[in-house]
Amino acid sequence: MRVRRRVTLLDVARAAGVSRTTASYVLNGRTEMRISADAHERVRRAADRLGYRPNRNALSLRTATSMTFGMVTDFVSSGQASSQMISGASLACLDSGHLLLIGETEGDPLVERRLIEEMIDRQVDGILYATLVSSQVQVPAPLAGCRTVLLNCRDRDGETASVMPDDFGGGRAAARVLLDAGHRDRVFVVGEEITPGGLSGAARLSGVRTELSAAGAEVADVVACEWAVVPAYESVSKWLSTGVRPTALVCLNDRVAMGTYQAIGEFGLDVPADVSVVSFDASELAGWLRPTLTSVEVPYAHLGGQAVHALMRPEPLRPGVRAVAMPVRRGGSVRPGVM
Amino acid sequence: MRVRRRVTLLDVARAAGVSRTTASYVLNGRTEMRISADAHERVRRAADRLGYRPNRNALSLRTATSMTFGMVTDFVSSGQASSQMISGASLACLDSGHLLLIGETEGDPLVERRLIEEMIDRQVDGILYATLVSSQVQVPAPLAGCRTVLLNCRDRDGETASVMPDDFGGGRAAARVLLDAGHRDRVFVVGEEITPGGLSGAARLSGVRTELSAAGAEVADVVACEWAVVPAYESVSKWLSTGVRPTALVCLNDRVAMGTYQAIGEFGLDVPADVSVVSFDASELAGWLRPTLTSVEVPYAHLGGQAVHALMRPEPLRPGVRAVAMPVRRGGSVRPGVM
DNA sequence: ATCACATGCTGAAGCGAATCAGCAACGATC
DNA sequence: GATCGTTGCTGATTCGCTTCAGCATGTGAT
Repeated sequence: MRVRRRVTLLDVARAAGVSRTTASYVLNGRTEMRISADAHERVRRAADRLGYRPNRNALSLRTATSMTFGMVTDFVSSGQASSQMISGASLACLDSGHLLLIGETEGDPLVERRLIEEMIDRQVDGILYATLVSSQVQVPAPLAGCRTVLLNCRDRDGETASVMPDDFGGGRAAARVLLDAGHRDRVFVVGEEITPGGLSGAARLSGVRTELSAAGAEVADVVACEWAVVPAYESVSKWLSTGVRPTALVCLNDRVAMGTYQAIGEFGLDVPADVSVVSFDASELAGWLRPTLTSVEVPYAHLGGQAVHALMRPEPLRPGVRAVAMPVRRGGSVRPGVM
Repeated sequence: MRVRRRVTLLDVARAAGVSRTTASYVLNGRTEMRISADAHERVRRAADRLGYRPNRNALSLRTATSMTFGMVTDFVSSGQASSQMISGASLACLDSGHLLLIGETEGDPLVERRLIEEMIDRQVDGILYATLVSSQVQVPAPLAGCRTVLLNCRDRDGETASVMPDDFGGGRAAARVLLDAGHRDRVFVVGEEITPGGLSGAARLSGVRTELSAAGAEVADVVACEWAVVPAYESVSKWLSTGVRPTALVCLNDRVAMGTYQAIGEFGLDVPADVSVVSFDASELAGWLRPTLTSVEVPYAHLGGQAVHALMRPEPLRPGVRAVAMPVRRGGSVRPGVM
């Protein structure tokens, strides 16, 4: 069987007995051009019958717009963050007929450069530059002159539009949960980063401190550890073996909370009877643990969606960070409130 | 500042003092056209100096190829599978200068249809049709006539090229691990699906059975439960409370294994001293649990890469399933082998 | 001097669409 | 009956690129 050529506008025009121009006007709903109802009808029918679909690349050549956005990420496969951002971005594109080009750099600046150039070569209408962990970045040179939104990151001078989670607000929310449950003393924070990789840890901690001190309480101490299950388990075990007995713990993410659970369990302490635990991320993990975790969600999908919406708006992007609220997801890890 | 127009081939040609044709031949390395070394040099310099980059969409118009693949998935945000497939596909695209368009359907056939059409409108050179859970699918109508590779799924008649994990082989590998550790009796399987959503469960179970019977052993019984932590915990708890005492468990995925761990722990049994556990997925979870899980990996990234490579090859796609091996990832959940 | 051939380039067409400018045909107006 | 305005279209150009066909010029053979 011969490969059948795609149906073009000319085919439709011929089938309808009109010129390409007329067909174009009809199919684009350009009413200012006075086309008879009859011609209108004939073109529509022909397009339908032939299954006409416009060639977006040809269109892009004329209109200098491709209805396509690019998304560059350092890591997509690790964890939920990237994939949820992709998901949110992809879904936000859908309504408006945009599509999303994606590229994973694995943190390699050369790959990053190549991907961005390839995207610009395809005339993308804008680029999402995303990082797995919330961080401060140097906007890559090839992005200069390209409509760009930073996603889960920001640049040093705040010159580029950026969408980030409000970790500070999230920290305050976490502290509020504990305060509402009557916790005022022996509230500890677990997960201060040894080698800070991102911005979220410090912001969350700062939020917790702010909210507690506004209520006249304070963070009793901070336990440092990597944001991973095993290191958290080890750090908390060691720490508990010094005899400290917390009544409430703020774990700076869910993996830290999981390690903390394991350590707490081994010391015969019960969550939430002996220790309340609040965490961040509200990942699947939060639902798997027993009791389920009360965790402050990072709305990654929403971030992705917001970033795409920013790209889609006609006006110029306004510089600076747009902070997205982090809602508290209630689990069973905080003792019931004291009235 | 005026928006500066992109540099076109004509700009380069003018700067080099040659025709567009000559510039094109030089930049595309078309040696059969006899260009003097001098002109060659001038064009190269001009292109470099002006920072020329070809407009891929214009190019696609001429060559009917876009150096872009599409990837349609039902769910990208849930779990690691999709994101790893995306990652593998994206990376495989990189070397050859391809880029990946992605779209998430959320299982909606209408959205699926729209996404596929949008991709075809952008002249993609091929489409990856992926599903989160390994399953049998009906290839969507708009894909007819489009170079398509099914990813983590297959069609009923095997008429479409497909890349899938070798779950049967994985099942055999899991059983082999237990056999090598001397397990022959009281080997149970946990996670037979109540409402089978995918193909992998049955294939894994069948692999386990095959390998065991080849060694003269057999599966003592199968515990049914959903593939999620809490249901697995509940099912295994109930099951253990009937007094059964397994010596080895094959959990059909890591989340089932996690729930199983919780149940086992509550019954005072030790992994691996009392019970060996082997699982599937080799997700992050496998490393978080204590002891770490021995788990048969589903090489999602590799699947994605393979699928892209299939799309890239010049020859026609050959129908049928390409099964990708699932390697065993050793953890500490299986008792040391008995010689 | 003529022809053949290689060398080194260029002009123009065409890919599929949008869109500006123009142009017949027709009725109404003065 | 000449002018005007409206209606309903179409031709030609353009976007950036590839590529076929052709065309000067120089060189060696006859």
